[in-house]
Amino acid sequence: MRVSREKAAENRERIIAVAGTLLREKGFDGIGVAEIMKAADLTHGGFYGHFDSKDDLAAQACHAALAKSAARWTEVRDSAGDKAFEAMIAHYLSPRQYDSSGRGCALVALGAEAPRQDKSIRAVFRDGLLKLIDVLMDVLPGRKAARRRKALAVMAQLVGAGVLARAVNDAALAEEILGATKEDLLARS
Amino acid sequence: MRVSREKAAENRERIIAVAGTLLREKGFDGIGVAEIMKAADLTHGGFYGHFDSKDDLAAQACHAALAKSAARWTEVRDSAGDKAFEAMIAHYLSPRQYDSSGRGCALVALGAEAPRQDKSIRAVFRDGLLKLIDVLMDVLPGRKAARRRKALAVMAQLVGAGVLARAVNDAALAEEILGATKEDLLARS
DNA sequence: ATTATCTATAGATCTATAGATAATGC
DNA sequence: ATTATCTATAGATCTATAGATAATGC
Repeated sequence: MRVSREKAAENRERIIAVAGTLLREKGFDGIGVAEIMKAADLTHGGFYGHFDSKDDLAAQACHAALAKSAARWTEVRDSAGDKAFEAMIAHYLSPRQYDSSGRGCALVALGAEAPRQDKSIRAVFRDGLLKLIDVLMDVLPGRKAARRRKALAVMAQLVGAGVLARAVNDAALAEEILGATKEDLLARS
Repeated sequence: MRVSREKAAENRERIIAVAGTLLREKGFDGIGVAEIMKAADLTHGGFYGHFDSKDDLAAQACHAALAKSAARWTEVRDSAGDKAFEAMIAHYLSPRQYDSSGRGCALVALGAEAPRQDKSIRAVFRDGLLKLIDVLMDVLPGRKAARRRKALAVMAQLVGAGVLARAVNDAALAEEILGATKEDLLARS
């Protein structure tokens, strides 16, 4: 049964949103096209009217997820006054990051798999990281080059803390990792 | 054609070593039992005489890879005199970490996928991280609790740098990430 | 008439197992 | 006789496509 042009565009956005969550939860190879479409209340076969391939969807879903993360981080930054750095760290290291709910940063959930994916997906991760670095640079002191270097180092620590907190599968140890990382970052801000 | 008991044990170790490399290169779902056995110069069907399942092999291969990383890091630490911390950082952040050759730290290559894997594999990653933390704690100053917290924060930064360097698929940016992380870590040692 | 979605399926995986083979080791 | 390995295959995926269906929009 055909739907309106407008409804089809909505369906497309819903597929991208649902895929963004399911990919972060289950990994690039842990979720199939059929299951993504089912979660979007559509059938398997309809998928290829919206996307060229699974890789095409994955690239668009990762782009959307990273863009949303950057936008939220920008909001946190701009509404925290002179405690912007502290607020951004606390936001990034919140439990949402390791609860495997598919809502955390895509760099944490999927970054390690990116090099094994299609070229278009790898480009999305590169651009997504640079966007997050831009948001973070603004709250760091010093000249531009120094701010960028510092932002890359801080971003590495944030992403690593998320990866390790998820990897250990132990809530107490995960909290310890996130707490130790937060303390370490704030001690030198 | 049957081989000797000794040769069979060698074959088993070779499967584990080959799997450790291929899993880090291609991810848990990117490599199959048949291809692992072929890389070990054995046939697909022989696999199940050595291991209960693919997960069983994956757990053993990750354990071996993490144990080897910890052993190498211990060697670096013990042969670097009073520059132990600097030497360990430089060793961990060497280009081998992001060249996707299957020889880097399993936490970087597979840590983000660990929460989606079998319970036995998750336990291996938890224990592997704690072992690396133990090796790192010894070169940090302060009381035991403070050294552990600092070691967790440093480990997060090292792992995150590796993940990001691999994810961006851009040699220049990868070098920039590793360089910025190294500088940041050494500036406060 | 066009087209968004659906049903059904081809073709290519992948894990695991069954049964055969042939060399070891009691 | 035992057993490490081999060949062959069952059964369950997964991506992508072909052709049918039915509601939209000219």
